[in-house]
Amino acid sequence: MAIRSRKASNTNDHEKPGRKPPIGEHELMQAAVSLLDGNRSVSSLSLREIARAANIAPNSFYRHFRDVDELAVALIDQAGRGLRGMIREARQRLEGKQGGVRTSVEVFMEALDDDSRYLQILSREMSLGSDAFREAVERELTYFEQELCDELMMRGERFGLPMHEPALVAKAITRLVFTMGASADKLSPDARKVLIDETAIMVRMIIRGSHAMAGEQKQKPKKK
Amino acid sequence: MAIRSRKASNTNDHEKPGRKPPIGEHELMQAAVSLLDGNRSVSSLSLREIARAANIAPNSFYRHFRDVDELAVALIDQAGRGLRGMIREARQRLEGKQGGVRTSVEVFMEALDDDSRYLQILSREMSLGSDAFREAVERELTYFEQELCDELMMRGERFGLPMHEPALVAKAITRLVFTMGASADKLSPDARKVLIDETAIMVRMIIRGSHAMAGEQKQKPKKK
DNA sequence: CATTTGTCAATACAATTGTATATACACCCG
DNA sequence: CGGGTGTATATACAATTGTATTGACAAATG
Repeated sequence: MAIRSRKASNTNDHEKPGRKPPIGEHELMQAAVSLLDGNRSVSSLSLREIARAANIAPNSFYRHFRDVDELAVALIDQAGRGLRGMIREARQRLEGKQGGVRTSVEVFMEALDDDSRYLQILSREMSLGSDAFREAVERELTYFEQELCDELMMRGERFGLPMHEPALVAKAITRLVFTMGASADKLSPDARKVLIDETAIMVRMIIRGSHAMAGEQKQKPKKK
Repeated sequence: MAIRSRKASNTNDHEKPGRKPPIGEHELMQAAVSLLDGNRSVSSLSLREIARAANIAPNSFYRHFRDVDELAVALIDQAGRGLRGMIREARQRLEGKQGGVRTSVEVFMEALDDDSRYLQILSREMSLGSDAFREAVERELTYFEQELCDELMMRGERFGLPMHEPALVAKAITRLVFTMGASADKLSPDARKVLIDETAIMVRMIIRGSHAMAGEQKQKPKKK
């Protein structure tokens, strides 16, 4: 939790040597995001570096976050929220279309293609940083799995295609898409396209497999 | 000063301010590995830190590697080789057993369970560090995919079960297993077991899906 | 008005970083 | 023996780090 700022509106823009208008946590987070272009991870950013990018004194950082880690967690939350929002939106837009399993894939892929920065942040810090850090990522991933699982079950029910362990299907798809997507942003646009197609095929394989296993399980209940 | 044989003088343990026996790159890499317990990534290690862990002077580091990044690449290569070796060994041991798709899963999982440190290194640096860095990881992952693809095709041929896009199947399985395995080492042993079972189911889904899609494709060639 | 409070900057400090330079051995070759 | 060559160390230095202290200024509050 950050210390609340954002008080009155300060229209004074004069760049006098003295004061600067207050800065919110949002600007700080944006500054941090602007830093992690390319290869860097959020936890590799230094407090002074972020402060520099945000044009504030190093110590002013503490007015908003206690740590860089705290900022990172906030950033992860924001990335997760943003990504989920984009996916929901894409899903609504594609709702009219039919296409069975294909829709889910396209939804994911479109969000992936749209703003890979969010996805990058999440997937980069999956296995990195402090504990609170990875817990935040895990939390966001779980949200994704939840929503995806709901949709998968809904579709399965509607089309009469039962799934084997839909929760696992959602988990597998989520992890796979995140992993694939993480390696997408430094690719050329056409290579990206290829990777997206590949990922779509993979996702379809998983879904087809779960259907097949569900059918088989119904025919002959496993010996254990 | 009397001339002393280097072998004979090697047992001199006196902590005189003088000399220390030479150190190989292997020891340095081991020291680096010992540092990245828990959350740290290889690229977050400092040269001095590694030197400290290896009991050498900071500058001696340069005798063996030009960078920390260079050490990291060497470490990635070693991890990949070690992991592939373990998998080959496990595969040989399981060759007699039958079990269709299950064998591949078990082989992967056994190697995962055996020494997750290697896997940790590889999966942690997938989307991190310098370019040469990630290229090294990518290279090792490709090796895995290659071997897995070969085995998958062999099995498919032997059992008369054709696969849809075996290369993609191998890629999906590899990425998925690495991702899942990366989040396994900080779990309790029983939670680990659960995760391994889950991963096995996921892998089976992929394989079943690829079989299903191959069969479907044969029946009715896609409309596009 | 005076006072408090919240947000910033400036300075400073100890720690740690990567690396440059110089030096002390141990060895190999002549 | 004497002189490279290679590997280690010690010292040093400039940069950069996180943070403590202090104070300036604006807005809110009395």
